[in-house]
Amino acid sequence: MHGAEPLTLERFLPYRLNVLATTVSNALARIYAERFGITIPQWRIVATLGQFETRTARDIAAHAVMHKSTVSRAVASLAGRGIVERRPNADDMREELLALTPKGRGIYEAVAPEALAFERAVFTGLSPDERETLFGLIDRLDARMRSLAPDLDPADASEVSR
Amino acid sequence: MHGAEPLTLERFLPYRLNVLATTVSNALARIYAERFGITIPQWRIVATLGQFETRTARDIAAHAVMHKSTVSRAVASLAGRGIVERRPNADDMREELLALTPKGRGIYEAVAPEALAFERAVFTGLSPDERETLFGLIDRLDARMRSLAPDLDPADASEVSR
DNA sequence: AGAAATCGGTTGCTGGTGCAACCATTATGC
DNA sequence: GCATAATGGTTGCACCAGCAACCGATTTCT
Repeated sequence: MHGAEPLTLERFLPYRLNVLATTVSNALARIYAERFGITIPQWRIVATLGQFETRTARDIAAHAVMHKSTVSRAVASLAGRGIVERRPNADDMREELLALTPKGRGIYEAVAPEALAFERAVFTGLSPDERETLFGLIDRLDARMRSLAPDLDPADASEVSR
Repeated sequence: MHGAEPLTLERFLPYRLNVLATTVSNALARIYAERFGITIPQWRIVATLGQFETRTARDIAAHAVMHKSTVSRAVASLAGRGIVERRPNADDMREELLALTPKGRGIYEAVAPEALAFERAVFTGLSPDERETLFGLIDRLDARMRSLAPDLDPADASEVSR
């Protein structure tokens, strides 16, 4: 370590990651919004319930890595629009079981292929090997971040970490 | 294309990218905020001016990929705190030339090593080759996004795209 | 030269998001 | 068994970001 490397933004991982993630997100959010009137948090909930049938809000927050208040509001909106159904759990009245309504499932089945098509479009130019490599690197960086700063993982919507 | 692949969130690039970028950003933002009292947009401006001496707000927006209103407010704050200096450009009175004050440069020189140290910490476990591969993939995906959805690049703070 | 379009930058407004406080319910400790 | 803590979820609040309207300065078109 002598003259300290210059730190150019273009070679700075957090910055590059953010720009790319934002651009991808915005492009995708446009599809959700224009075609289906749902936001990204709402989409994450629909996707999770599409995949798992029935989950609680807490499960969804953990799985889709969102703050519990974000989930709460997104669920409220989806429930109000008849996309998600809330059922009480007789065994534990604190929590609610969430599931897609038929209408919700319809949306999921319409959005999912579009989302995947979008992903394929983004991946054009990358070989299958390169895609695997990319996911592998993301996995490892993700794991690294969880060990570096475990407390700020939005997934654990608990106050324990505070 | 038959049964349509399942679409699991964990294998969905936009989602994975966003989670990783958010975690990395938050961890880094904590350093900026706690140690130096600056936000991410403010940091991007300081970093850009640290790298280039003198730029206009428009240049910074393009280079650091931020909306012009974000830049405007961040610059206002930095100028108010004596970190950035604004000088009129006699050749074009619309724009202002921005530069770090000595105090600003001091902050840059204190933050930059910390930011780089953080990056190194995140990269622990990745070989230099893998880092290169990662940046290469990000570059290509970035380029791909610009051609897929050129209008939503926050960099071109112009209204042309509207 | 004059009208109209463009450009750099600022600002009011709105929507979204995280935090923290809170509510009701369930688990724990003595 | 009862007080206390913890948990799932909701909500008020404050902050931040983007959009769009706007302002003054400059360029373009005729």
